[in-house]
Amino acid sequence: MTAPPGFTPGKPATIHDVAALSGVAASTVSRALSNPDRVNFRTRARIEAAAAQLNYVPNAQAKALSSGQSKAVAVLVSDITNPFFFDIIRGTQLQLKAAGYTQLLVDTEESDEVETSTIEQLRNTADGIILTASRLSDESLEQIAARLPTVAINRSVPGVASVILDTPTATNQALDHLISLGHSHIAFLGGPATSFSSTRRWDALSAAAEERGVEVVRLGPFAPRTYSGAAAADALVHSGATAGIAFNDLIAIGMLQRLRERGVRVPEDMSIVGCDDIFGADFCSPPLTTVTAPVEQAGRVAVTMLLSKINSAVGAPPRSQSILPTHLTIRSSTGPAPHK
Amino acid sequence: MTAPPGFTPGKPATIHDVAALSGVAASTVSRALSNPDRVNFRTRARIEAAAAQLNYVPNAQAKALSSGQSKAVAVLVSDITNPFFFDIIRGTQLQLKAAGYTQLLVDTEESDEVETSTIEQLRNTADGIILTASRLSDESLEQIAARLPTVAINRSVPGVASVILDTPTATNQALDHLISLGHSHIAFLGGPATSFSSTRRWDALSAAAEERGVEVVRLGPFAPRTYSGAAAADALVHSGATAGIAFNDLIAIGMLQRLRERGVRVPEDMSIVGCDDIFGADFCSPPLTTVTAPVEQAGRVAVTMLLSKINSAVGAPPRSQSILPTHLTIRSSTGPAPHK
DNA sequence: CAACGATTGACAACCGATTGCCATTTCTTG
DNA sequence: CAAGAAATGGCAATCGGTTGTCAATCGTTG
Repeated sequence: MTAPPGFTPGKPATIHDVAALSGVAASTVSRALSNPDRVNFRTRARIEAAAAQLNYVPNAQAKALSSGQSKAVAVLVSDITNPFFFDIIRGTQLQLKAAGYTQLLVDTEESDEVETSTIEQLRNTADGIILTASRLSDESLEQIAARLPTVAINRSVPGVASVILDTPTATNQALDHLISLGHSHIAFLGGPATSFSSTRRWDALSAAAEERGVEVVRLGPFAPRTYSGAAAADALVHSGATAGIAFNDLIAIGMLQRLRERGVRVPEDMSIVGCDDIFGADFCSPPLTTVTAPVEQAGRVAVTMLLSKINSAVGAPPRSQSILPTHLTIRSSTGPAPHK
Repeated sequence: MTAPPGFTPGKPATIHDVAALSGVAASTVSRALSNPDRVNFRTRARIEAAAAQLNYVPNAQAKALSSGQSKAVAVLVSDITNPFFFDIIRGTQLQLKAAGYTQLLVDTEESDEVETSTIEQLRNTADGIILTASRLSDESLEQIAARLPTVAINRSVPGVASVILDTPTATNQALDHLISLGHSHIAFLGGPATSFSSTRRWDALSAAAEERGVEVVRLGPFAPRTYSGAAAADALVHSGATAGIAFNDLIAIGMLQRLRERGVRVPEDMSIVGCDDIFGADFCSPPLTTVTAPVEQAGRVAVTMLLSKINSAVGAPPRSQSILPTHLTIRSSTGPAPHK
């Protein structure tokens, strides 16, 4: 009579303990548990009973060592602080767990050195890597992807699988939205200079602006944090624009706070558009008009792509790229351009 | 001439490759790298050079297998969705990385079964566990802690090390704050029935209320999500109270939204107090008066305690408990009681 | 110069699994 | 009933390290 799960006197049971108890060799236990058809029905039953009785759980390290698969995936984020990544983490976690994988979460602190050394460490430990907002060069990314299954989120490099949130399209919608409200002086509050997304959005935005015959200036760069919002807000006011499109919601929310402090009313005097639709964008004051991106889904898709790469054995897996659509969510931080 | 980090032709180098290149035995390489004094100065230099040249990184699995230490710590959270945990995760991540540990993040989805089975899996894989808002029974926790270094956050069980955020004390400050504003009918919007924190705060609150001669009723339980705020707000209005103390900020923020929809002004008609001071509490509308807890610090302290347990070898480590002070942050969601 | 102790490095067992290969058993079929 | 094929289970090598044990080497001293 053994106690229910939770018992376990000394050291955890090994495959040898199970083998001894069921009167077979360790190798047979291994087969019974992984390759059931390879072993006799009755023997298997005996082994399973013994395993259950001993509360046997295979040692992941040993398994990884001999099989070469660690069943772990590393997820690198540039800043755990950023709510944007929370949704990604949530998505990857969900999907990884469903597939029986463990998630190794690492914060690279926006440093390419930390990022590089972490990847170096993980090379043996993880079966694959998901990179978000990588600060690495295209070449580095290619090299990494060449030797370890890799999926990048919001970063497009030839030869590297990626999941892209198509924010530029919705940003252009935001532009049209603002134009339709009578704005003709608009500013883009850019993110970090090394940010692929920021560059991509600015390119799309300036092209669209020219096409539509309105003036859009670029301000920044600003760190993607709420505290950068103050500087961004001041720059925006100083630029003479009547509307600002921020790199992300964090900056936008920071701007909202700063503008209020300065007595600039939103949206009466100034319209603000954010990006990502993070937690808080709907209840800040005023609720933020923003580009809603399926961030959690991006995490899930990235995992799906990564796992298919991992399990695709050899061959040249089609270098895939998945583009996720976004849309403009209009709330209360945008309004008609002020009369001059 | 080897390329800089990032090169790596075929399989990653092993300790044997390093040994071969430097002309010594693998065991010597192992010693040179871990127990430097055990090996000759010149030999060590040769080995280190070889290791650098081959871009050698020790295999974590193999290390774990032979040394019995995985240098990994599992952090279980009941719901990754909850911003409260983000700060914990941030804290643990920071501290773990500083100590050279890897963080295994797991979402238990508020299910004790998932929690139990996860811990079972992790028994061999992780050197220790940090449990947040555990749904397990005291007995289960004791058993777990008995066989694997464990630290619980916001859960006090004899024999299990823990980090407690002392929210009851600040909640009582909130009570005094409300009383001083003229409120005499106050409600506590409780969290999940199984929540240790919720119970603890209610006990403290009701005792304090009695002492001060005011009436505090308990409503709920409510799930710790913003969407529960609607029901909580309605219950609060119906109760006839003029002020509500919510289990956490998520509920409080949800209440704010609902009250606005219903045309109940905050704080003119109703005062609201939250708990935790999560991301968003300062920029919701109106900014939330709440109990500010050093959540990230709790994560850091938990890691520190856990690592000292892990490294304390045998002996009976003093069953420790760390209580972190909190304070009331007064913003704009509380005000004088409405005149009747 | 011989003997001694201290230092250094190699050998081999081990951690807990997986898996190729082979021997044995069992069942089927001529 | 015998022979061959299929099913089954065991042995042993292997994954990449760690570590106890012991032999060889070094320098030192009497």
